[in-house]
Amino acid sequence: MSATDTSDTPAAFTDLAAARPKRADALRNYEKLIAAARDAFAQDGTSASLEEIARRAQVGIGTLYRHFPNRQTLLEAVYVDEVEALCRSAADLSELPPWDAFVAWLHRFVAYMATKQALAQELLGCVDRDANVFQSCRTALYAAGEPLLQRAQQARVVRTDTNLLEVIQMVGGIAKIPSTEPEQIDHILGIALDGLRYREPSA
Amino acid sequence: MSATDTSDTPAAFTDLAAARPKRADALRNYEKLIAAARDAFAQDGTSASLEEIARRAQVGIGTLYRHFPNRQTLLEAVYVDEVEALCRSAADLSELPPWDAFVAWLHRFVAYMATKQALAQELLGCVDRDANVFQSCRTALYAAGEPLLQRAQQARVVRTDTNLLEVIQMVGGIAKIPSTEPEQIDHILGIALDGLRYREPSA
DNA sequence: TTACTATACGGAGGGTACCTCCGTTTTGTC
DNA sequence: GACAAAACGGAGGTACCCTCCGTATAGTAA
Repeated sequence: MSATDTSDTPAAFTDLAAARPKRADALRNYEKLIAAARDAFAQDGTSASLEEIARRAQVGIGTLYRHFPNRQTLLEAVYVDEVEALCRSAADLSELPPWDAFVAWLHRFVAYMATKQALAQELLGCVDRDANVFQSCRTALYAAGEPLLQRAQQARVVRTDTNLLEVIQMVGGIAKIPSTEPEQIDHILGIALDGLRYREPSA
Repeated sequence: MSATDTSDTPAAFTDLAAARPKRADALRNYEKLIAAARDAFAQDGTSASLEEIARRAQVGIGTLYRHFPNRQTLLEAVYVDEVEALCRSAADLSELPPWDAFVAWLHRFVAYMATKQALAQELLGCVDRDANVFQSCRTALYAAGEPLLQRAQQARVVRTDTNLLEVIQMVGGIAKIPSTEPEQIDHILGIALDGLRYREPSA
């Protein structure tokens, strides 16, 4: 839509980046706010104080609200880039066998989310309702996951009585488990993913 | 410990009920607060305003804080009974085959939790840390689940490279999925539970 | 009944956060 | 240098959290 065409970037990824402010001071504050917010969210989770963020960014609270009318918007601005990068990384996996590729991507996804509980709570807190919050992240998620799932289903290694929404919901639920040990999360994910393996229709 | 012995109630279940106030007015307010809190949590989730709860109960805010020094305590007081009842209901299932019994209990658990997101967030938000919050609920959960899991593992229908903590964490994660359709949650749970089925060690 | 005390009540008050509104400042342009 | 559009910043109203302490009440013993 705007002139941000990096030609190799699919349409789904450009939606948000275009919304940055144009005036020099505005852009400066915008960046400072995002940096401060990233720190604050990492430290205090989703409910970090917005006034505290404005303070850290050395910016008036009014400025924060002008750039980001609500907490979700700010959270989204902080994380879109990372999430989209994560999704794009699915491309690496095309050379693995279908099952391995699909599962590897999901493990990667969970490992990342586990380090950002703040993000996980919000991004996965509204997987399909609230249409336009984290919209671009969800779009990217689907764009990345759908081919992997389809390939695995066509290869008859993933059961066919399910779909990407369900898988993402399941995996998202696991990502949100507040566990001390990353290996434990991985183990749990492994179990759940075993449930996705293809089974003969009979039973 | 105290005189609350209902003889057929296992020790794990009595810990909390004993902590009720003794004076008539105190008891009255205690009950009013719990009733008000149940409504409020159901309506607004975990973060319902405590002042609002006190207001609904027609009780001073100080009274609320005397009875329940923090939100967790109140939440716990509201839900222990229900959770413990749910756990006790595991007894019904002893006549089913091992797999069916185990799975039925977990489905019951998820179905209940799905109706009380507020509870789910908190009870499952600290499955093993924060030792004494929701302690009695966790104890009950383990007491109910352990026999079912062991039976299923001994019957070789559930894989043996896992334990109850993992299962509860996995199932808890699924319970917290904010889904519109209960059937969908059930379906997802079914997939994850398939991952628990016993597999030959080879592969 | 009355008097007494342990127990419980209630809300004022200090602190923080949310968000809006609007007078002031800055930027970019002509 | 002047001017308008864009952006800034923080005061201020509301709500919530939690503590503290003067007041009221229930239970008990005389």
